[in-house]
Amino acid sequence: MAATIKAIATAAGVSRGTVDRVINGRGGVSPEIEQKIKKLIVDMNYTPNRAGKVLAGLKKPMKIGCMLPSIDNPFFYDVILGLKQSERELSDFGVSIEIAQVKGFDPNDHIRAIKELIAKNVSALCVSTVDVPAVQNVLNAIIQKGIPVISINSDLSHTNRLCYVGCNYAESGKTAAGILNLIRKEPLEVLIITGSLNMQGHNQRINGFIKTLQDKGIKHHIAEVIESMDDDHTAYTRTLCALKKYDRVNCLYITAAGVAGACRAVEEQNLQDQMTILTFDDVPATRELVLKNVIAATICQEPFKQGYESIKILYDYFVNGAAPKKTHYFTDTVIKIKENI
Amino acid sequence: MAATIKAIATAAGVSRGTVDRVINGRGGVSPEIEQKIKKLIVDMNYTPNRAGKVLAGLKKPMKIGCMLPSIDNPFFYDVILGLKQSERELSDFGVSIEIAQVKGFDPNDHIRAIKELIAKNVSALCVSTVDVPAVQNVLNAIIQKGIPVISINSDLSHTNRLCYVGCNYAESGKTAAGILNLIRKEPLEVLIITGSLNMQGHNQRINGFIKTLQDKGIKHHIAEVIESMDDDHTAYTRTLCALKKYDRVNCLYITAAGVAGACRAVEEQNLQDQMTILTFDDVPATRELVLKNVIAATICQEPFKQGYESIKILYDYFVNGAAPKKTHYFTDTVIKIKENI
DNA sequence: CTGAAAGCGCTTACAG
DNA sequence: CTGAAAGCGCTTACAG
Repeated sequence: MAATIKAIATAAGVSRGTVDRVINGRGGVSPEIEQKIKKLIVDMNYTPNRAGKVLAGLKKPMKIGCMLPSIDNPFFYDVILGLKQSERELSDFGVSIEIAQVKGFDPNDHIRAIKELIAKNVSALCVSTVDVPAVQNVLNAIIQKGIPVISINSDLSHTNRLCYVGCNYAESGKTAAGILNLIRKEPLEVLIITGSLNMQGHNQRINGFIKTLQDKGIKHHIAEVIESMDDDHTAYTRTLCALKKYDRVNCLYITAAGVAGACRAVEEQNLQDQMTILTFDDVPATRELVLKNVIAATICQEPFKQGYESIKILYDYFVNGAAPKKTHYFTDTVIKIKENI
Repeated sequence: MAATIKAIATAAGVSRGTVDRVINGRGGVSPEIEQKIKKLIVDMNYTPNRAGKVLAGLKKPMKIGCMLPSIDNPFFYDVILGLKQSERELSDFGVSIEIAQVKGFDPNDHIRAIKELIAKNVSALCVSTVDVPAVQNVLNAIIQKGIPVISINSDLSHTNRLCYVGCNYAESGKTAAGILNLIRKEPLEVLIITGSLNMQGHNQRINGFIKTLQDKGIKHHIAEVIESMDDDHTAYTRTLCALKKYDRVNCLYITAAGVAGACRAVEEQNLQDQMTILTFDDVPATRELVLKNVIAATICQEPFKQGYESIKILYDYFVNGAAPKKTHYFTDTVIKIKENI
């Protein structure tokens, strides 16, 4: 067991309160005593005991606000399970979470939800939002007031967010290409169905995919890149149209939501046997299509862990006051096929 | 925040000590008072606060003994990192671990190492050992004395081990077949290189693999099953011999260690381009061969998590006294290819 | 059979 | 600028 505040106080010939002031930089200690204590902290190799901090901290509980565009978006279901699991594990330590769920990606809706969380007196924030100036400004103002913010699943630029927890989109795109390389039936004629060309993550998946195909010298041609707007119906109609237009397509690369819609178009055209379909994430509709052998593989990103770790990081920051070691906490790129899904 | 012992004591009109006796079944409480307190515990929805328990528990630290056949076996490197990460996170809660490393699978060596840990006064055990009666008996005697035991990476039969934490071997074998199905160049002529036909886990990987190939109706033939004894040199000579004998082999399925040796034989015969090689785990030698495109995919099992979770489970048991919810904690079956390794 | 007290390590008013 | 005391929730001797 390491040294305690009491041991340091005894060694310095002062009270525990004074040692506490120095350790936590609360000020109001004479320079000589401060130096003496600081030296002892180093010499005696003091590290604050978390169990002690936790118990004392029970007097001022911590509420963490989470804002997710999760309404009608099953991807976030596992993220929320992760958030709640963390909450359960930390509830005895005075932690609770408040989840604000939003539908879609309208910046104004997101800002409103974030402000509501702040009004509920949260002491930290964990958000998955859109990376636009209006949102950035709101968050920076909040951070300025001393409320730490983490970006989850989708990162934010131009903000002082503590860190990002989420998918490594470029790697996930590369991995899709790697799987395709193993399966390969050259020449590849690829139809790319992305969520939105305005989404950073989706674009990184496309770029990582294409770059890897090129690097590997795989003969391929991109028929077209179409947008599903993360919507099944749009995905269906646009995929159907594209399949008719490009009759040599033998691979569907679907970077985002709309999977069920796109696959329905393939099945209606009875093309599933000659088509290699790669998708992302493991939502129920996707899982079903993997089990049906329609989708060859789906690349996942540990959504549960994203929720789980975000809360742990914010709690650690709250207790220790130390910023997390990394700015990017990438979850693993996980390949799921029928047998291990 | 939930009810506390103090609140219950006040409500019952008794001291906190008495409530504590009832909660922890220490006995020596009059039946009427016991009933009254038990009712209040339910009514007031009392759950012990872990932070309080932890602080009080600091007076009697917990030492967890770990026995691993890890000498010269790089697979266990990540398991040990996981054990140590758990130790670090719990060190402020009075937890320390003691790792006994053994070379090989001689039951007597394992028993000796386990007894040494017991002699060092550990209060719980986490072992990866061989499933034979001599070892089972030693462990059962230890469990009888009140020291909980967890099996890690390799399960134990006929023991009252708390639970198993490790690979789902059958699923990992199935997954290998699933990957092969995607890559498939029928007809498959498969050479299986296993560690030892005496190892449960290795056999499950073979059975899961073959059964899945059959279920999927994939044309295949198993040339032979050879044993590497988890040794590179043995793997090399035996693979070389088999490759010469069966010149139509186009797939190597390596269930255990000896990967580098087997691959050396393939490369020496200059067969790597026409051979699909599937392996397990992500040790440095394997990783290098994946990056070199010699191995198509390696199926991993979250070794870090195995170490990490084992300690957490034992600690929870120590603090709460409640047995873990499951008897089998399977880590995920993780497919790694060049792009996501 | 039951209670009062001290303690785990840290923090927080409060008094001086 | 500094100290003494009380408290977070639980456990552990000890006294009766």
